Amino acid sequence: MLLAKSRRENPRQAAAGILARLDVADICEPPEIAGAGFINFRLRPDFLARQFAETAGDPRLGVPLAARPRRILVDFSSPNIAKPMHVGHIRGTILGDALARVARFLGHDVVTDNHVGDWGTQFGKIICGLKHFRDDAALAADPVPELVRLYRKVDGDETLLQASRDELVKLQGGDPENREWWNRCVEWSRHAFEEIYALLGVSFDRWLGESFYNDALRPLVDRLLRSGVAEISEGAACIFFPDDPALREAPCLIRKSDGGYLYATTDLATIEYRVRELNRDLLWYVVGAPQQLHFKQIFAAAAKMGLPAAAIHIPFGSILGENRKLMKTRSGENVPLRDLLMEGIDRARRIVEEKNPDLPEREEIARAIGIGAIKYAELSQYRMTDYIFSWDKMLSFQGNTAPYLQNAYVRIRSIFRKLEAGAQAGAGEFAFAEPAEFALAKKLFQFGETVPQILNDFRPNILANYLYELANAFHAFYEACPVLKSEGAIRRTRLALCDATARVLEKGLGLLGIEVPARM
RNA sequence: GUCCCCGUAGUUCAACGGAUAGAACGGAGGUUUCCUAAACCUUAGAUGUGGGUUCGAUUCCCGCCGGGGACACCA
Repeated sequence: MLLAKSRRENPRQAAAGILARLDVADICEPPEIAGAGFINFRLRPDFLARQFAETAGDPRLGVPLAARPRRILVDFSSPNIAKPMHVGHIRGTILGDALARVARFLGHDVVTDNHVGDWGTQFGKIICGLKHFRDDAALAADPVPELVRLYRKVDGDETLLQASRDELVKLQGGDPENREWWNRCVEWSRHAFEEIYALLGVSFDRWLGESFYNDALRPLVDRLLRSGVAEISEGAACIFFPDDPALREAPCLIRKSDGGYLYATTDLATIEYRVRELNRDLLWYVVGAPQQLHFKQIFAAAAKMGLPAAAIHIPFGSILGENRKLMKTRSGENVPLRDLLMEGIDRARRIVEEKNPDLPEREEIARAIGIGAIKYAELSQYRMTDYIFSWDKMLSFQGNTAPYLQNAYVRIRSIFRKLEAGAQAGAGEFAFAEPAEFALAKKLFQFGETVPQILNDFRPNILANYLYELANAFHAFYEACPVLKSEGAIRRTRLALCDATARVLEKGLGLLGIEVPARM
């Protein structure tokens, strides 16, 4: 029909023209034209069996490599030092990790970078607090909450404003004592972050925080002023975009009138480093939707600087609480991410213990299920949608949830455990007969076309929905087609379907950053 | 005021411009001497509103209504 449109033909006539020149007799039954100009192909069972044998033997499970591999940098997560990670970080962290995994699998050269917020005016207050009010026992036990307490104490006390400013100036000037306090803050926070990333199974190739670019800011601004990319306006160094209607009245400020540098300055230095030093030609910023204007500005600025790379902001919506407001604790604080993850694991553990009390490795299973449920709830829907966080929904273990998919995998593993060692089905032709077998095989073929689609618009939910349909097709097959009790080519076919399903589920969930337990 | 995002069953979410708008939860009904019933099967129920483009619009364009967000010296 697309062809008919471009040629201004009647869609049904175009379809007839295609069929007249098409020879697919060895693949399917004679095609039929239906509706407005659709062509229906009915695959022949022998073709399906041949095709399945090929796909089932493919280590990539039918997923093609990218025709044009890129050198991609994925910027995601980026929490702030001296603050606990909270629910606000979970979407970006999970989404960025999944997109990086998918890009790698498709053959792109991927570098992940955690651009932590380790520099800024808040350190004046924190250092001031550390010098005068610190509780060493609390710092030793759990430093980040103590840093938060100190920041709040100083922040709420107007008599300490000047002292905080002085500490900040000393830090920026390289004062050794303040520098040492700052270093410790970074270390403390990094440990707290690593604990959470370990729970989530997320890792980064680089941790180049904002402070990494400090020395680059002044030369960068000077250079941009000299080259005319930037100009002074009302005392501040700005980049203007007169040719861009969206940015005509939104210049990008890169130096304040007091000489200080800004968020945008660091980000520009970061882009330059990523392109020139890390040799990236495509930058992905997985950052919340509210920052869309900011990225539009710095990308336009980078273009004016002539940096040879494409940069894409991949925005996402918010997580809301049951009251449809931004998710907070009862006292109005951000929900610490660690608490959230531990609660997910606890809930999963209780359910596993109730359902299946004799399992070994219960801790690992609880982690795979609890964390998997949280990740799947995020990744199974469109990233721009604001969504309501609900334990009961994501851990109900019914319907379109991670445990449902994991359960399909577990059932397959169970079959293979029961298959005695010498009793493998052996090589030979496959034989398809039951509708449930056809349906499952056809679903398996679709994996190869589904995975690359994710990157069209950065939508892991396409893969999540596919995996759900695959698990659904498997469960139906499992009900209708006994595997171990069948014989000969039938048994061989069913075992191969099980094996291929397990591998696609494991790979597909793995691309989403979700683990599959062997039992549950 | 300008710009961006979102409006789909009671609820939470899907649908490169394609066929009868898919699921899940919740509702109603059914399935287990059989590989994990965390499952399967059946069933009722929805595109905010008005135009336009198209053979065809949830999707693209314009207006309106409703919700959220961003808009020079914070990050």
